[in-house]
Amino acid sequence: MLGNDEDVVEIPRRPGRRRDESKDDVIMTATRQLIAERGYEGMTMDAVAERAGTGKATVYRRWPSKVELTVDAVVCGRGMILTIDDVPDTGSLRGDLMSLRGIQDSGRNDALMSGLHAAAQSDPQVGKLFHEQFVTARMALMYALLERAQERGELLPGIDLEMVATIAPAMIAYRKVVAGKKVSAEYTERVIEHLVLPLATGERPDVQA
Amino acid sequence: MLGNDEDVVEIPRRPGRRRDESKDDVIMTATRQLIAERGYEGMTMDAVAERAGTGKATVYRRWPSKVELTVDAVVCGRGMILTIDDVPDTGSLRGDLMSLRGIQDSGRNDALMSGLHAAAQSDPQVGKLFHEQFVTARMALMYALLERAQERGELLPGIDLEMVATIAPAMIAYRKVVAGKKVSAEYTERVIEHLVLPLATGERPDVQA
DNA sequence: GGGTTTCGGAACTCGCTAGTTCTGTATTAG
DNA sequence: CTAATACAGAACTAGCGAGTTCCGAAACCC
Repeated sequence: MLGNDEDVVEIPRRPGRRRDESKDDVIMTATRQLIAERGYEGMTMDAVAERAGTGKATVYRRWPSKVELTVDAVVCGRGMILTIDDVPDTGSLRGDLMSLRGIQDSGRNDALMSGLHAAAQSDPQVGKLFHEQFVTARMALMYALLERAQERGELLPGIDLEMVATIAPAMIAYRKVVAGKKVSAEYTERVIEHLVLPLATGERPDVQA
Repeated sequence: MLGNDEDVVEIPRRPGRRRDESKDDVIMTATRQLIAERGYEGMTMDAVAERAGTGKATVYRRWPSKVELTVDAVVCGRGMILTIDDVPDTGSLRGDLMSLRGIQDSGRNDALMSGLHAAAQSDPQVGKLFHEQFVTARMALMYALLERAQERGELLPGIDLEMVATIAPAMIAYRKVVAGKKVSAEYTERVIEHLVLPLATGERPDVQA
């Protein structure tokens, strides 16, 4: 040992005004809002700075480019990637899916996805990120839920798991991104009741006839 | 009657070089290709003129703006809107759907849809058009096919027709636009066999078990 | 205080694209 | 022939957006 000069790098505590860390959040929030409102192409760095109430220099001091800002803004939009461990086992596929109903795609992330989709087309880096966040992750979750149900013996034999796992993300994304309509909890419920459950377990919704 | 000077306007047959009508097609084809390759934002009028082998002035002499060119290029991409009358009654839902398998979204229109979707975000006029061509039209066709099947008595009772009619367009658009993968005839077939038919008629694909 | 860094804000540079205009040539009617 | 139109191609205008730089003020360390 050479005394108290440890491996820990001496933080020289430089002089000068300290960076206001809270601005990071403000800027990222503004970024997410603007992507949601106008899409990636429509989001300008001027607009981000204005909405965040900062100068553009402040933005560029923290993120070197529009792409990197976008990537960070989306990745740090936490609570979006759910895994099987976030969904408590309710004992039935229906219960598991219903508990997801509201959480998946709550409110404002709706528009974010749509706007970000445009970004994915323009920039391959954003595209990769979009795919991980919005495509792979959701498919994987659905797939895991279906496997859990299969272990319970709930599923019909001969199911094409991949296809069935894709239905809900596809129906929701289609309604949102392609058709441009709102995705309500009711809609999601309808997808589960009328499509996923009948296919997976054979349960059919109540028919009064 | 006042003689041969009818209501038909005398075509004064003006002097000067005649407009080469064949250029219209060349320009529209170039437009469609470029939208498919680069999306609406990525398509430039310079690129259209260059690929069409014309000057920009020639393009602007025929279409006053990028938006109008795009609209025309997409609308005149004929053979895209299929109605129930284009699908001969094969006697079964499976047969009707299978006969659509290859036709729907053949080859190059794949990329066009994807590129045009971006345009729909930017310009409301293009958006409306996109919706008519790619959303409403396809849903309506599927819906009509299902109704035909219902009249045959093929369908299970208590079916949510709207949901089922949406599945195929949603799965295809999702794979194409969101996931960014190719939509092969095999994939479409899988959607029909494993999702649409089981839901609509209860037919399940062969299981060797 | 003096040196240093951050701040918001504004004024820039630079490249790209929609749309226009010009240039020289070809085509057509009278 | 002449006048009018269309053509390919290039030069041009005008606006917008990413990224940079400079300003005066504020905050921080010594």
